[in-house]
Formats: sequence, structure tokens, C-alpha cells
Amino acid sequence: MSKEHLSAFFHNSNLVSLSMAKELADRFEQKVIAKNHFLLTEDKIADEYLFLDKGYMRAFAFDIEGNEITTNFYAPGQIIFEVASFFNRTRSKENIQALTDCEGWFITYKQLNDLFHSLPEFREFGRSMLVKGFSELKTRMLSTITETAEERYATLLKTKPEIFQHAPLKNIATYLGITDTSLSRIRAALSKK
Amino acid sequence: MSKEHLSAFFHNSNLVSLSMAKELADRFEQKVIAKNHFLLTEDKIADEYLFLDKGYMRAFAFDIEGNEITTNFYAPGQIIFEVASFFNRTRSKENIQALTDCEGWFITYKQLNDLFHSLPEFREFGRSMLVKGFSELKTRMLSTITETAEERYATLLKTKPEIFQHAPLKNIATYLGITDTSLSRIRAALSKK
DNA sequence: ATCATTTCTTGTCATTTGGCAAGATGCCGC
DNA sequence: GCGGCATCTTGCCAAATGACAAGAAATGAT
Repeated sequence: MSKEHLSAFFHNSNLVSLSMAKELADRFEQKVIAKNHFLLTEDKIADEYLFLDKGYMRAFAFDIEGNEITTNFYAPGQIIFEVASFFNRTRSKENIQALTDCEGWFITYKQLNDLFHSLPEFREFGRSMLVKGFSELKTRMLSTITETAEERYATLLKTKPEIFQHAPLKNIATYLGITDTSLSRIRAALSKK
Repeated sequence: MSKEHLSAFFHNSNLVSLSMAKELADRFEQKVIAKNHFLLTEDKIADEYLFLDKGYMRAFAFDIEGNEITTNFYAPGQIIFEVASFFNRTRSKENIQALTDCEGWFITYKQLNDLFHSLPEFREFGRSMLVKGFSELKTRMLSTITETAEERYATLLKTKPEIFQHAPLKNIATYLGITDTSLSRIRAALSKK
């Protein structure tokens, strides 16, 4: 119920003073999402900029054949929002769904923009979140292109082990760009080693 | 030699008035890069925010085995900068190289930030560039995960045909995430159809 | 124009990954 | 606790892609 994590998150960015972090946190409202429910669904315009305090979420899109492809996983302590839809005010191509019961703090597009206008520090914070997301995606793109499925699996296991406690393997498989069958075999092969 | 393209580019974003577009363009300086020379090399801190007016460029990184992996192609009329290095002031993991003789217009990090502070419209423009890059990368990530190499090749051929006139196939192969051998076979197979 | 180097293609074979189906296991609602 | 559904594993075979090597074609330097 407390906004401690949220204001600490702002402050830890080193872009926002402690007092401003608290002021900022004051503007956020609570959001509770039950397991399997959605923060955002396809064709809607994303209007929530969410700090995830508890629980796990995933983003997914559909490919041409209509299969769900998991595009991202989110753990507590992260900002979640669909960048393109949120900033361009266009219909989202992605869905964001709770993998577990979730709690967090959000503001709307309008509120965010007002804060951006009035607080240069928060603007910097917003930019750094955007840049961080971009960099992570770039890293993932490179690893998808250069590494084998087994290597990508091992990396995920090392960097985000909690995901395996909260997401079904079929979601992890599409995130890694392989079928659940292949993932199962990779796991079997690695556990023998 | 004229900054027409540059100011038109600002104005066409619909975020910047015509007069401000011209004022903005005034702040940019000319940059000429000969074929095969670099806009940015690994381990340097990116300090140039470049509008490419003429010519083609590519970005590349090295994988674990030391192979060059092309991460992006740039055509005239695009903004080019290495996002993470530029905004975080960290050493770049990427190189940006001219595929042909190039000409463009640039400002430095400091100049860009000054403009961002004083001109909200330019800030919006900057954000929209960032969001655009992010969205494109997301689309590419999804297609890399869900489509076959042949489908990705066909898409690239349709969306960026000029690249094939200016980049060697081995660069295009690593961009698509395949070997030059496979790319050659895909081209052979498609030309038979 | 010539030579050297890089780029591109093609052949053979190995490896990775997928498709499909069957069975095993686990989880949820009643 | 039971039935049903989703999840995960495994077997068999096919398809996609890679590794390596040889040769052809294009390009660049002098």
C-alpha cells in the first residue's frame, strides 16, 4: 500500500532528488490487476504509465498465423507501458497481461506529459526509461541473431530466473523464438549436463 | 549544400513550425564522410546527432566470435545516432560506417540538450525519433522470431530495396540473421519463381 | 589492362529446429 | 476427490540453416 518502492525507484535513477521523488510518487494512483487480467489489450490506445510493485506481467502480440508471441516479461520494480501506442496515441498491437496477481502505481498520458513539461528532472527520468528499453531490446535482437536457442535459454535462466517460476514454458518458448517442443528438449539436454 | 532537406524533415514531423524548422536547421553543421569511413567507432562516446542527407550507412557490432553483425541500415532522410551511447554518455558497442560517400548535418549532445531545454517542440521531435526507432526495432524483432529467413528477405527487398544497391550481401545476411551462403541460396530460389 | 582481393555462388554434408502426435503430469472448478 | 483442460515431455521424421571448401565473378589499386 505504501509508495516507498515507487519513490525509491525515482530517486535511485540519480536523476530525481528525494523530495521530488516523493512529490512525483504522490501523483501516481494505485492499480490492481488480478492474474490473467489485462493492463492493455490490442487496438486500445495505451494510456497508463505503470510502475509494477508486486507480481509479474508479460506482453504479447499475434503473428500472421494467429499465434501468441510473448514479446516481453516484466518483474517488480519496472516501468511498464507500450511505448508506441502511448506516445503516438495509436492503437496498440500488443497485449499486456498479468501472469500473477499484480499491484502497481500509474499515471495517465496527460498527467505524464504535464509532469514532463513542468519537471525537467522527470523528463530526464522518462527519457532514461525509454533509452533503457531500447538498449535492452537491441541486446536481445543481437543475441537472437547470433546465439543458438540453447545459449539464449541459458542467458534468460541466468538473468531472469524468477520468470520461470511465474510464466508457463510455452510463453518463454515464444519469447526465445522457438517452439515449446524445442524448449522442452533444450531443458532436457541441459539438465543432463 | 543547402539545408532544405533538413528543415523540411523537421517540418514534416508536424511537430515543428516552418519558421522554427529553419531556425533549428541553422544550428546544424555539415558533416561529410567518405565511403568506408566511420561516423562512430566502438568504445567512443557518441556525440553526433546526424541527419543523413545523401548516401547510405550501416551500423554493426561484433558477436562473441568476433564476426561483424550489421544491426541497421540508414538511407537519406534519416536521423542517425547511437541512442544508448549518446544519451547515457557511455562507450558505444556499435560502429557506424558509410557504405557510400555521405553528406549530412549534425549537432552535438550538448547542443541537442540545450535545444531540448529551450524548445518543447524540438523535444517532442526528439522523442518521436526515439519512439520511431524503438517501434521499428520491435517490428524487426517480431519478424525475426516468427518469420523464415526467406520471408524476412522478401520483406527487406520490398521495404528497403535501395539497400541492395549499396550494401554487400554479406552485410545484408548478418542483418537478416543468416549466413551469406544461405542468403545466396534464398536469392537463387526466389529468382526461379 | 592486370593482378590481387573481396564478394558471391554452389556442392556436400552436419546440425538445429520444427511439425505432428501420443502420452504423462499438473492444475482448477465443482 | 473427480473429471477435464492446459501444460510439458518424448519419439519420429522433415525442413531450414550452417560449416566448410572450391570456384566464378566483380571490384579496386597500381
